[in-house]
Amino acid sequence: MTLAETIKRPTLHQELVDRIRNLVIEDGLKPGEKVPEKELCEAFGVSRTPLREALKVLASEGFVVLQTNRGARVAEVTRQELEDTFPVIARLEQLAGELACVHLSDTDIAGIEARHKAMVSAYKAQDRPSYFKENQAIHKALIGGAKNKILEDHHKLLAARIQRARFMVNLSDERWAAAIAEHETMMEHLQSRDGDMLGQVMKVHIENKFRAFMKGLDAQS
Amino acid sequence: MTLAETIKRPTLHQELVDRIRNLVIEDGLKPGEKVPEKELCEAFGVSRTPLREALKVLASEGFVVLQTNRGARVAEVTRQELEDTFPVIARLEQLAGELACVHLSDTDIAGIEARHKAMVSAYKAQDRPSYFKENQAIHKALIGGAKNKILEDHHKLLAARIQRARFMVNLSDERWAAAIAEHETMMEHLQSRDGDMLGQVMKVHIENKFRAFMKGLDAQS
DNA sequence: AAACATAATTATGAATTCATAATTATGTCA
DNA sequence: TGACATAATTATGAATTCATAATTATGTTT
Repeated sequence: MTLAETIKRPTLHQELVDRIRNLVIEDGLKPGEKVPEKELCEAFGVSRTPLREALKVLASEGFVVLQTNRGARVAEVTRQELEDTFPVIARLEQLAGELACVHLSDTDIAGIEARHKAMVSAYKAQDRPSYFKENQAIHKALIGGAKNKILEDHHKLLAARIQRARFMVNLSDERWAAAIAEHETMMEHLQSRDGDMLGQVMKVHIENKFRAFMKGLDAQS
Repeated sequence: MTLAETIKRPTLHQELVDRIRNLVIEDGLKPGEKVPEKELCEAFGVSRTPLREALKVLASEGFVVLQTNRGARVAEVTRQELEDTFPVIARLEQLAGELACVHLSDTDIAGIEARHKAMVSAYKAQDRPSYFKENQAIHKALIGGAKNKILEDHHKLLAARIQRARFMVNLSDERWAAAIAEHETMMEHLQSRDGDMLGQVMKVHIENKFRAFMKGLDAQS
């Protein structure tokens, strides 16, 4: 795990939830690893009480698993969890696409279009980090564009949980090209504000991503 | 096997999360009301530490709202939350319907059919409590039949959150009749294991329920 | 050495304590 | 009396303490 300097926010546990969740997502704490309560207390300069409160929350979010009298461990990203999660995310994105076409302003759409162009540039330059960044920004903008807090919250939680698996397998050239093509059609439907079609393409987009991911996983083992 | 009736949960906070969540759902603690930390500690015979841990978890689940230095309040069921939640539940049920047709055994389906008959009987007898009970059991069986833990968890959480609003408006005779009709078609598609159709009907079923609910809400104010 | 018993140490769940923010009660003066 | 200041009380967030479960270290016997 990496270090972090002391903090100041509304309440300690709220800050700790975010910080430790990020540690898990960013792989600072690895799946299966024991969460070092004592070390984290020292690293963040807090007592066990708020830290343990944070761990309870993270457990309910699925990032951590509590074992009675045995502390907390970082939750594993199982194959089953991935298989269960992708279809749910796909449906949430479908709904988001439909709603985004209703709620986004022309300016918002122009902004997403700009992001899309940047993403295509990153693809042409074979710049994976920039591609991921723009890609995430686009999906986030579309989810946010749905103006549905429940949808957004649940999507964010699920996306964060499976994001930990992003390094388990890497993006193939074929999948990358296909993803770009799918995004092109998404942009077309967004421009014409065809919610049903945008939703449909976003759903399939995630399903394809899922299939490619699982294929990559199987290829490894 | 044993009928584990005295499942003493390993840790106090886990037990408290369920107990207090139930208090909120069953309206023992009303929306907007301050959560009486002291009283609950005495009532459950625990100290503040596990109880406050439980409140943090319930806050992340959306059942309570924490106010810094001002304790916890039971979250209100706002109109916006209902408007955001129903569409998400509808999509989750749609997916559940599709998956249930794949994963449920003939025996499982026969069991649901029995529940359905009991529900229809309750309708004919105008027995609302029995109707609600059977109705919930059917939906729960279909969600569970999807064999997707992520789907099940998120659906359960959302359903619990809006269930608190069930007494805000009551089931009209027209909506009740329509719901029964929708369930009839659901059963037909389940019997023929037509997942796409079952999913479609379940989605529309929830959307109709939503519309009726909102109409009832507006009629009151 | 290896296997096992047992003692020392550490980690964990939960109660208690403590400092301070928020709230309520009391007193003062117009 | 009523508005306002201030003191007493209570509630809250967080640190600390405490009892015990789990783990590690040590010793004994073969």
